[in-house]
Amino acid sequence: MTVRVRVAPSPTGYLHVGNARAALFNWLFARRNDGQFILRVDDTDQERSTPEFEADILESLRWLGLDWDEGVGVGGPHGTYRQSDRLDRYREAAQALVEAGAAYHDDRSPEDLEPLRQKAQEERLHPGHYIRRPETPATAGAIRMEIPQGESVVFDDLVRGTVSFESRDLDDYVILRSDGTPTYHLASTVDDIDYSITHVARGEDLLPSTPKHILLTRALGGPEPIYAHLPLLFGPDGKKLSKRHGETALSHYRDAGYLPDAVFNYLALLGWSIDGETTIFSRQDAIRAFDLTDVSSNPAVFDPDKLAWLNGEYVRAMDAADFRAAVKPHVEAAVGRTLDADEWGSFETVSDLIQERTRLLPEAGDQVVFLFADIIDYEEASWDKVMTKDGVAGILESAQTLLTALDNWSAEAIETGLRGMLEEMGVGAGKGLQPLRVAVTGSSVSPPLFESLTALGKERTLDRLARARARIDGGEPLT
RNA sequence: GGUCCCGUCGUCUAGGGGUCUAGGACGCCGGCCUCUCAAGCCGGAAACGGCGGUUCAAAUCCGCUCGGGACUGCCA
Repeated sequence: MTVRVRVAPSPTGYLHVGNARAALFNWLFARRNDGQFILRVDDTDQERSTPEFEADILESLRWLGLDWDEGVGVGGPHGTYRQSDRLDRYREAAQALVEAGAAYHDDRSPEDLEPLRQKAQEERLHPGHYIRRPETPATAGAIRMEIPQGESVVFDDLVRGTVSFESRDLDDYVILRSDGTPTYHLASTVDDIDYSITHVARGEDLLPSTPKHILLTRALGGPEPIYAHLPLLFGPDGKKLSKRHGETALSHYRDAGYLPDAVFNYLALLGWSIDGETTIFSRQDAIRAFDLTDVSSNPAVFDPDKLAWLNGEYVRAMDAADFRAAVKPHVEAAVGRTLDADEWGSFETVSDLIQERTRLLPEAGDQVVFLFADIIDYEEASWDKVMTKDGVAGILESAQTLLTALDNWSAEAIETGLRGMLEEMGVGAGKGLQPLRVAVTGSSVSPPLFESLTALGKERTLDRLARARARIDGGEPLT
């Protein structure tokens, strides 16, 4: 039997990193087993579903590289990937269950049922204990599944092993709302049957719903899929990962300059490991090694620091031309305008040095703004605190003289000249180059100095040295 | 409250009775390299929640306990 799995997000929010990881595991499982990975949009909650969220979800999945199999879900046997297009099918299924005696109409409202829940709570029973089929059956209203009593629902979960529930702990749950729309339980179960889903791998939050789905599947006469309940993702405080913990939308990471391969790699590491030793691996390596039974059963904490580190590893491994192309919009964003070919050329002379120093693409922009900013704010600049004002002034003056006379504006020539100059002055390079760095880049932290000067050009370098000297002669404090 | 799930360094994990004085990775600390910052290299601190049991032997199996989490909707 062909393996067929699905990812079934609800367009009631952006694609969450937790959902993205669940999708990723499903995708890996499908690819590993030469199966099919299908996309289904669970939009039965018409109130909260929006086209914008749906678009975000699709784009995010594509960006991550989780290509779904067209012709199976999308435009497949049932013509659509949206549950909202199949409402008739769910109604029909619910009606059939009523006729078969497995479900019943219930015209009591949620408020009507509240006292029953209260009573159950007080008697230390599960809250839905008294919500059962009424003596006198209704003919309209919502439709509830009737839970058969005295039954154990047992299943072998691929990540958790044998899990069992007692039917007496399940309440008669709504499958069709009084407005005729299906609830998640019904729509999802009907679709899993209709689309011949073989494995359902989803978040652990749905583990308590699984016996309901199994009972529904049996009542509907469908084959039971194999379940795998994936561990949840938590924030640093141990609570379910949410907006409070920073960005949870996958699209945020795309916009913030993360590389899809790095995010893929990181997400795969949350609850799974390729061999216990290897941290960085390709999609192909992951596919070759993946199995749902190897997924850990305990929850994972999302660690932005490790993601950033991993992203840096991928950035450094990028082809130089790819890096330049990827980083351009971020450099322009940092500079605040588009750069012409000439200006971009000066970035390219230091591109390799920047690539080594970049974890997140936008950082590259921050590192090179000094190349394009017209004014260096010396007020903000941090001068080398170890050096006296006179020392700084002397170095700037000597450097200005030296560089003015320098015809060969190459990093090598600049380096030879400046090092020789400092040696004559009896100043170590470690100390002596800092005033120049600050004067020219406006910061005590910058890409390597000689290459930076090359990229800046002779004219602008000398201009900045002159400005910096003017600042010092003006008697301003140096710190 | 009820049901279910989970418990190895701060975090992600390896481990599945002896090869564990518990391995790898991020982060952290120290050092080297060095024009700053990175990167790289070397080194370090850091964990089997607790208690019982089974066994010659337990991080690994069992029980209890403690802790955490999810669910408990005419949300998904």
